[in-house]
Amino acid sequence: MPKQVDHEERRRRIAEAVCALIDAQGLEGVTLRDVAVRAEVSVGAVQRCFRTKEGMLQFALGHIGERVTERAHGRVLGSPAQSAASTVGHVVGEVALLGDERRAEARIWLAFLAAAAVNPALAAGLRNSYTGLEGLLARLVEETGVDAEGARREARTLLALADGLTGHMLVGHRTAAEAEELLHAHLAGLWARAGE
Amino acid sequence: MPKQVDHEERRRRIAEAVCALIDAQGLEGVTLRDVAVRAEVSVGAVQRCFRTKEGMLQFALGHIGERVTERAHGRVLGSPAQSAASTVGHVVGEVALLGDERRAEARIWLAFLAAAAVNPALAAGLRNSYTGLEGLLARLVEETGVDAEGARREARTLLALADGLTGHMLVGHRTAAEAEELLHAHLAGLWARAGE
DNA sequence: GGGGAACCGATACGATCGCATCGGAATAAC
DNA sequence: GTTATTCCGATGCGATCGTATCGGTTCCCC
Repeated sequence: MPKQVDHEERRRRIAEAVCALIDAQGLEGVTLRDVAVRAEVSVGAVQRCFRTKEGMLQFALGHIGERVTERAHGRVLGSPAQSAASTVGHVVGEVALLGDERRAEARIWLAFLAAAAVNPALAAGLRNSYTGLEGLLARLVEETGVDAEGARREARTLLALADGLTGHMLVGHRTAAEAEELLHAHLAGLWARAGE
Repeated sequence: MPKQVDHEERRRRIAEAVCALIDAQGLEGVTLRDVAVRAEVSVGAVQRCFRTKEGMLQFALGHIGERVTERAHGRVLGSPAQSAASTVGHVVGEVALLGDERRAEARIWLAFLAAAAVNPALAAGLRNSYTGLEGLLARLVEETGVDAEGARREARTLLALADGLTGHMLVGHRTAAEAEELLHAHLAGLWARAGE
């Protein structure tokens, strides 16, 4: 047996580099050479970890998807004492990727979304994350007393609204504060209707 | 005076070719050579119309933005007899670009949206369209009896929701029918609240 | 401690990109 | 018919892309 290397660790490190580059220059600005420099490895090492660039991008998408999804779940476990309604607000706020510290992820997410429109493999990866988030949201909304059908519908609406606001914020048509306020107002209307 | 050419007409024809290519392969799949072939002109002609590729893309964005915006306005003028609420539904349905015949435009729009996240010039073009659509929606919502503040908020929410649903449909996480139903349900809730 | 497999880094290659250049075709004024 | 000007289409150029290749290094196993 020869030299051994933690492949998974390296793949994650490369995925981080990919994401950083997407944030800075968009998806088409990602080149193997730049990725190698950013990840502080050689091009050859990148090629060993991922047979093709396509595979690398798919892995990076899964990586960022996991991060967002796990953080959303963390919001639930991290605040078990709060009301279900308030938890929904926190989770949606997390998914919307507003706020400066999430701006990079927002750009990455949007870049993958657009690429997925013409790339079935990326679309599948994205659907995976969406399905998880939607299920989580639906369960939480249902806990507030909404019937299952209505909860599913509201979860879908919330997910789309959050995504749309993210995009509008990224192009500067909406500030993060405005987006957050719209999200909050939508939820307030929802709880008002559910309470009656 | 030498040979004369209708530059505007040619620019539009080229913009159409750009859009067709974005629909098929995404924004990064657009090359000057392919555009020239698709528009049935030479590369030199494309270069004469647009000094740089960047300028060409900006024009194409304006072109598609105009088309969507004009169609949305057309929905208002085309149905003056209907209730304001129903008009809002039609306009939002138009903006969401659901339906097979709008799928290409949806992909183009999303591609420009993602590119705009790292390209200020494209972002400005996109904001231009968004502002127009948002203003139109706000006026229509206000006509249903909602106060100005609430109408503006609802217009912003609707625009974001429509955009988000478009993206989810494009990656196959939502069908066009589901998206339409969610949009319809959201509006139904809005009118119910406004009516009380 | 010698051998062989796994890994690395550098380089080469073919393709393709945006853009610049340039000779000639086309046309209106004289 | 000549001339001047505008446009076209082809070609060239330099850069950069993803990927393949290959000698050298490293390290586990026996």
